[in-house]
Amino acid sequence: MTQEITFPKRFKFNEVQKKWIKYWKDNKIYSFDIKKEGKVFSMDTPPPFVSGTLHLGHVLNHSWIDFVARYHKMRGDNVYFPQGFDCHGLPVELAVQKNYGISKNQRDLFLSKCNEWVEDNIANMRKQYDSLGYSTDWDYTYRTMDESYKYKVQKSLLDFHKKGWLYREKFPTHFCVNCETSVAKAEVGYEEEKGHLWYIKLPIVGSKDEYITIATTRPEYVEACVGIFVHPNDDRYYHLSAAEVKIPFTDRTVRVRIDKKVDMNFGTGIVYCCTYGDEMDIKWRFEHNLEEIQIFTEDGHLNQNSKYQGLTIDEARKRIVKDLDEMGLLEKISDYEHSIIVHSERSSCRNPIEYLPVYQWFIKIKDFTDEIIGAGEVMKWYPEKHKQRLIDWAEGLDWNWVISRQRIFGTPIPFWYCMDCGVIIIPNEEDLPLDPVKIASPVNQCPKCKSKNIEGEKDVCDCWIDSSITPLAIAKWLEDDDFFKKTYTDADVHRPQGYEIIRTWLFYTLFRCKKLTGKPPFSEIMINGMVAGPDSRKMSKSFGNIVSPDEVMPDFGADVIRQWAAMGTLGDDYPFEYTWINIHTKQPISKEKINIEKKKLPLDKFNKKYRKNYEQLIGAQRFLTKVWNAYRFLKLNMDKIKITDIHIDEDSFSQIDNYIFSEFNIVLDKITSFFNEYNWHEAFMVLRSFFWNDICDNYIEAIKFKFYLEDEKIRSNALKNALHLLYKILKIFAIFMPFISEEIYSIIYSQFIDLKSIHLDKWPLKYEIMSGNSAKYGELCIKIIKSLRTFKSKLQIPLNQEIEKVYLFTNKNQVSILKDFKENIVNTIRIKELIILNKSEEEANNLEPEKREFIEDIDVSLNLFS
RNA sequence: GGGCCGGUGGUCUAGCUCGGUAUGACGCUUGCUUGACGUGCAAGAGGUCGGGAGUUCAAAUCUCCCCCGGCCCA
Repeated sequence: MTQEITFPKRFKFNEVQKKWIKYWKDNKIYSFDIKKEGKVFSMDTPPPFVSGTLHLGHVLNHSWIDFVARYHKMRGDNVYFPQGFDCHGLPVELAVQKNYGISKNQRDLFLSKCNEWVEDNIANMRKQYDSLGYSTDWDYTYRTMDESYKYKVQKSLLDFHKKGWLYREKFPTHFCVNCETSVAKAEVGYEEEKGHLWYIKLPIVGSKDEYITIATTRPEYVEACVGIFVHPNDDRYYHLSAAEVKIPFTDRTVRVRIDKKVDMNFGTGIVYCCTYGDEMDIKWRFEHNLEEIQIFTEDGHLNQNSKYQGLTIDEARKRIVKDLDEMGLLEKISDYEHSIIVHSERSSCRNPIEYLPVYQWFIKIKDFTDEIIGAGEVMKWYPEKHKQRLIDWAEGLDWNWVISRQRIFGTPIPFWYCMDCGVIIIPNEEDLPLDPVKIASPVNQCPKCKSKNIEGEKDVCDCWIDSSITPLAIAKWLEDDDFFKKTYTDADVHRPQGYEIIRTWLFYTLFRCKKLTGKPPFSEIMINGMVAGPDSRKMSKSFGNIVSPDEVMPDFGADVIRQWAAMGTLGDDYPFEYTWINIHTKQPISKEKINIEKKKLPLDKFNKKYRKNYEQLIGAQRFLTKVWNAYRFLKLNMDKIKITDIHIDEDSFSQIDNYIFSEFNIVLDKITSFFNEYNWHEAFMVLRSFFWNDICDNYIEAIKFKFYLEDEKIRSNALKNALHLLYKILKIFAIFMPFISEEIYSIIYSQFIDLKSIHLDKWPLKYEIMSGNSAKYGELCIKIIKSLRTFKSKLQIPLNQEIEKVYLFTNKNQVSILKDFKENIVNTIRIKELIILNKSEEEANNLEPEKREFIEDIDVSLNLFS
């Protein structure tokens, strides 16, 4: 107790952060102990894709996740909070190709470089998490590329195959002919394109010079035409039903059919159905049992079924249009703006998507949508409104889930198949995880047709196959039954995520975990919105409104950024606000001006002249300073007033103590109920204003004079009571601002409390019921002090300047009470003489004060003479 | 093109279920140098509740149409 701990004047967050990150790690402050008391609260957090850096969206999402973890820990739950990483994906392959110049043909080398690249990125991202104050236990981290993770993924596929939910089939699939891979629905997007509408005349069989005219945006598909459709109510074409037309460049004819799905207003109202122009073509092909004529290759050329074999799709289009024109079969071309489907997600490809029938692996999911919705219904949704997204998606699902990807860095699909009869050959369970490209099949001939032509599957899994078992992976499924039971089966499992992956990550996880374990995985879900730029548009490179956490973290620190996160609203988008200012004049600059200057000036000159101003962060920073100074004030007094503990004694409570403690009780109730609903915004607002306005501006101001009194007992009681209250507050701060809270704890409180860290302490308790009257009188006193302070300010009297005389008139009842507060008021406001009188005497005194005010709600009249 | 969510002072946000001219904070402006903090204290300005129409004595709140942003579907 001899060592003097100093309280620096400024909170130096950079040093402090570094210190505590190391301390927390060395002392295992955030380590999970399965044997600890309390119900297990598991958190299945989103594994970020290993891009190498976290963006502000992650910061928002994971700050909230950390709030949840810290709150539940404080409430007494045994919180299991691991954080994993999603490793597989095309971007990794592209990065390795680009950065190391290694081709996919050098398979082993390529894969090991992918691993290396991912490792590097994870290392960096872990640092970013740490510097955010993220309280995960890194001993339980996972990466989807780990052998143990792959084992679980492959075992789950084996289970699905046994149940008959996994199959291999040729099927039209979203296919990127540029990347030469099939892609999930979630990986494609639509882009507006200014294209054309070609009106093609198709000769009617059996009648000379008679044609029907179809309109299409894809003339190059003409050879693959397998049907012509008109709407049943379209009187214009009533006579055409069942007519046959000739398909140019082929010797085939095709029948005209009717279908209600035809849009009569599109083009001529007659459309052709090709293999496969769009999703409608696929539907029609199966509904009307049409032929399948595939004319494209997987690398985007025309194949042997076409007269134009060898040309690219673009080249073929030009030639076909030209040839049709020469044959007199092109009626007209019109401009047409439409949306085309492109490879837009998780890739920078942005090339048009085709539908190609290729062998793919599928998981039956359409049969289980009711079960998935059921698993969604048992969850408590925060906020409720996003539940509909899951239901809409599940109910509208058209196809089964294509799980194969024609890539190499991914979890191998652990099967072989017979090249002759297509039979699937399954691995021995004990051989998992395995790569069927490298390992021979367990049988050397096909069990059905005896063929020896067996091949291992080259395709790897879609990344959602990996990530849709995260709740099982973290719970050590198939690995540790006891752990699994405690952290999954019997646990409350919390799922935090953004709304944009409800239809993917959540949807697939509900499905897979329910089918694999029989239990819906989650008891609740907390949903965050997207982080937008200052223009309230999504942060995106193409809008030029991106802010990286690395831009702001070094200047503001984690506790400030986390306050920004806390101010977001549950389930709604949230902007990261900033304005541009001129560094020299400090004047705001319009976005338009900035855009012009950016183009005009070289980057270094631009950076010297302009910078971003982060208003939201400045406010947060001020609060942090306020917190720092408030505790610093207490510490400065601790250096003068000897205290050996912070136990409180109800007899020592002043009326003002009673008042502020009862206010605390009310505030704590509010904050608790906001926290229970993950309403960070409101919880933080209540906490912030209580601390700043009630505690700092009123309470501390009203008691500080006691710290300078002679009476040791009064001095130490006043200090102890204040320290006690501010510790309760500090624990709540610890959830939002873990660094400053730990720093303050170490300087002030660790000497009284036997815990290695404030983050091991429990949620504060309310103060025991106090005399209602006492609190009421405390409030009365605070109100008077507040008014007098305002008086001084209005009269432009410096706060430390003494006032000559104040007359206070009030009702008889309050006169005697207020006399007890005389010392309190006189010392806080600095009044030479305070005269408290019954209000009946006011007129008799006939005062002419400099300032007079009647405060109605407490029936007090103040008369001030300076 | 369709569905869902959102649009409240410069910024974030409460209120919307169950109609009565708007909550809190940040920021801003002004005054005051501090017995912790000027990164402070006190006061103040600032809103046609996205636009329009309707229902009603009365609409941020209910109905319809439109615009903008986001996510999703086609």
